[in-house]
Amino acid sequence: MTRQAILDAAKKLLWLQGFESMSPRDVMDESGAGQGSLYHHFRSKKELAAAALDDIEGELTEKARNAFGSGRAPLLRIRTYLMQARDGLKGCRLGRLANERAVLDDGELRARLDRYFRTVIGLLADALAEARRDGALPKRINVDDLATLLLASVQGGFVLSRATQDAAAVTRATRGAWALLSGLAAEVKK
Amino acid sequence: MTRQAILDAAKKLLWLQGFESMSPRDVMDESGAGQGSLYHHFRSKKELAAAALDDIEGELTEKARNAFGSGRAPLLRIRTYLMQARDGLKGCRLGRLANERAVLDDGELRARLDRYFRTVIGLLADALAEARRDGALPKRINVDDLATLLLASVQGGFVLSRATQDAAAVTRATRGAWALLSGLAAEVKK
DNA sequence: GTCTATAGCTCGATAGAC
DNA sequence: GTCTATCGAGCTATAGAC
Repeated sequence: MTRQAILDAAKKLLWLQGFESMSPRDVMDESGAGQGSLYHHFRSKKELAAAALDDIEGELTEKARNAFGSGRAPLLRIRTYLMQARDGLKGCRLGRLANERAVLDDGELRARLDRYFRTVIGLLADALAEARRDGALPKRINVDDLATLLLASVQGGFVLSRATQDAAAVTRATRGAWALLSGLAAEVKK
Repeated sequence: MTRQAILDAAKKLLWLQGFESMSPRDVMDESGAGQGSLYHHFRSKKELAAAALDDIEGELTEKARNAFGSGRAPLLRIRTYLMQARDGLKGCRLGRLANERAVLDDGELRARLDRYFRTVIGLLADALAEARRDGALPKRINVDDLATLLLASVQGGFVLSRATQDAAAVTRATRGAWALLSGLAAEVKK
């Protein structure tokens, strides 16, 4: 289906180039579809991007839920999420858009990023709260602060990987986050 | 001086809009200078941006060095850096450019981000190594991983603040990072 | 549904007078 | 050093035939 080819091209280009840099021309070249098809299936570049971001948000949310979905101990679920393989040079498909004016200034587009990040922070916060309740983490921890930090380690790691063109930076960041968190868990065990 | 007004306008717009969204027209409007002046003082938009980024890199580097410059214990220097006041909605003046294709694909422009981030990671790594040597942190810590994580907490916090339009997210992230790090330090003291 | 042609605009940059 | 006029290209989008 032509519509799907256009959507797939947009998803790819949003990752590679971002929203502002992605022109309808680029989408046509990437998908093989003509201009008539593009504007037949989507009213505007923004509407195309919104549809693509819906897909991307769904895929990333599902991936995150899978990492947290296993029935094991909450800290191990967090570990699984943090240690997922990531291509630092490509960046997060949603996080990389968080600094584009055209995305932030448009409530429709920003809503996709907003929802995804709040979902992941929620998953992290629930697991942290469960670990604390089970006695695997000290009672004094601030769940919201730690959940935000853990997601920030991923997103910030991507920023550093891209800025320094060092694919391993994101892995160092998440490994550092896990080292600190598991250090806190070990403290309780004693 | 007109040149300085143009430079100041560019620095402001790079922060507000980023490089790709900042047009020569915008710089003219913001600075009050005419097109003739702009292209008299700077050969191109890219050269203007490079000069502006030099300034910004210098200012941010100095600010970071100041946070680490006090003569106190290394962990307290890290705390000072992490707990600096930050406007989450505005983002990091350099980090916010790390996802722009036009910046990443140009070695000249990316070099400014690269140098700044490596400098801050170096400051963090030195302080962490000193703390470990002094017995304030366990011997087993990986200095590079932790230094990367701490900077990622700032950069990732900015991403989350902007994506969710929640100015406090960056503060939660850095507070979470400090909570984990100081937890590790407390462990050694026992 | 898809094509080609074209609109109206802004982009980054240059020319040449003053 | 600064001005105004203008360039060629690419942008997002629409028109209208097939």
